[in-house]
Amino acid sequence: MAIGPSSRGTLSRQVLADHVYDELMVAFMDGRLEADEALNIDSLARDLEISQTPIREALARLESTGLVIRTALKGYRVAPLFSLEEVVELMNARQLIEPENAFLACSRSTDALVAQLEQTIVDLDRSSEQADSVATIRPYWQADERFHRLIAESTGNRFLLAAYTALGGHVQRFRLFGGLGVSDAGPAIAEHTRVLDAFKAGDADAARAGMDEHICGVRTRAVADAAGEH
Amino acid sequence: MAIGPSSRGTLSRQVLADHVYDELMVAFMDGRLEADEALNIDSLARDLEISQTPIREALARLESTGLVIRTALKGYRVAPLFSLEEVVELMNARQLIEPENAFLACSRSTDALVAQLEQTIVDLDRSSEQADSVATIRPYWQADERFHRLIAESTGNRFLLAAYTALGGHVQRFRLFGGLGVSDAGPAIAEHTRVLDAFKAGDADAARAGMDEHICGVRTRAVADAAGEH
DNA sequence: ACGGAAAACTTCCTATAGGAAGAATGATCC
DNA sequence: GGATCATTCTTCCTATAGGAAGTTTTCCGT
Repeated sequence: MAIGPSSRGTLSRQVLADHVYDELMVAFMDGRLEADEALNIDSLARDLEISQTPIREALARLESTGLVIRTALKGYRVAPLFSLEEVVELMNARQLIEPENAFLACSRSTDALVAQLEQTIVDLDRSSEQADSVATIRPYWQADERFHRLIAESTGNRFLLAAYTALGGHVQRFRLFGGLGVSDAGPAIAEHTRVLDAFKAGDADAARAGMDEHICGVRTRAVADAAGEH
Repeated sequence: MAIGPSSRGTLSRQVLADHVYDELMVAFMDGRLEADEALNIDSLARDLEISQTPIREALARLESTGLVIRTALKGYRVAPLFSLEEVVELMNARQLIEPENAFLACSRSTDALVAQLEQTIVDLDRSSEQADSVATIRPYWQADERFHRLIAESTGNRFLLAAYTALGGHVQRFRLFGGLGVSDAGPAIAEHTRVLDAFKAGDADAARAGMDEHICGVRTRAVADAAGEH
């Protein structure tokens, strides 16, 4: 399991549950938690050296992200592996929402947003070169997530952001337990750049189309990846 | 606040937090909780005659529905009133997702689904006649919610359902704290029926169009309602 | 009387210990 | 060897106690 004690030495006037939430998130990203693994409240409390209450709260919140599954009277587990079917479903769902997000965000884009998006692509590029294991791939996924989330946050519609967030957790799960390592980096960077170019040009329709192609690309590569594996 | 002790006499081998969750939901629907009201963990525990732990867990889960807001170190509150701006945003978000849900659900519809949808419209009709106060309007909202949720559940895409769920809580909040009482019933029933007719005919495009019109209608009436109030 | 400081109170958050119920495991007895 | 029962483990829930921060009330000095 490998969840170490939390290093909350300083200024711990922060809610402990938030800390646990972050800690678990990092553990997910670093691949220290396997799919379907049981998440024992007692063990976690022991490992993190805090009481059960904040653990329960963090897990309850994590459940709505899809990374964690709760069975009544049985406890929490890490979400299971992604099936190919699920990957397709997830991409279909993203394809409904994210192109429109890109359209809206581009329609009301600012220089600051363009700069931020550009930064995520730089990060994506840099981290793709350095990623060579499950542990070092985290910055790559973070940059990817940040790109999509920035766009969702810039739609000016908090409910579209909520809808994206509902999918975002599952996207994380896909990244972790579904497939596509850094092998995806080349095409993904190109596709992100295409979207960014549309933002720079202020062409909202092109932004939508670019995002659509990107999601299509991810799906295609994921399916191909799964087909080439068996 | 008016949350009575939970009547869990029998077979209480059920997770207590689920019970609290349901109890709070019903309290919402019955209008026993006002917008922005503080949700005191201690008080709730006293009123429901259980300890704090299941309360915390239920509230943590409710937070992801948008009906409850948590501020770190301050506690939980009932979500605030809907502003007109938010209503428009919510409807725009629904308009992106729900027509497509209708299209997909219609494409793979069954007789059973049609029957269930028809039942929700019957319920909607019946409860709209009987609803005369905030307390008796609950069945009306339930029938409305059930119609939309049934469709989301029948898309065959669990992530679209997740996205709908992310919005669904806010739709509840809109119903409660945004506006449109049973005055909405006439047009709403007609629009739901239109969608149902498309399902009966197996015309997925018409189902999508019908749902699109329905959401448009809700938005238009909500905006008109708000304009006529000041 | 009034402003400000101290005390009391409330509320959230944390911690710890333990009980009840179900599941899994192993031991005993036929 | 197989079935039954006891033990152990896990998990949920309860109870309680206390710390920290904010808020209200009270009280004192000017």
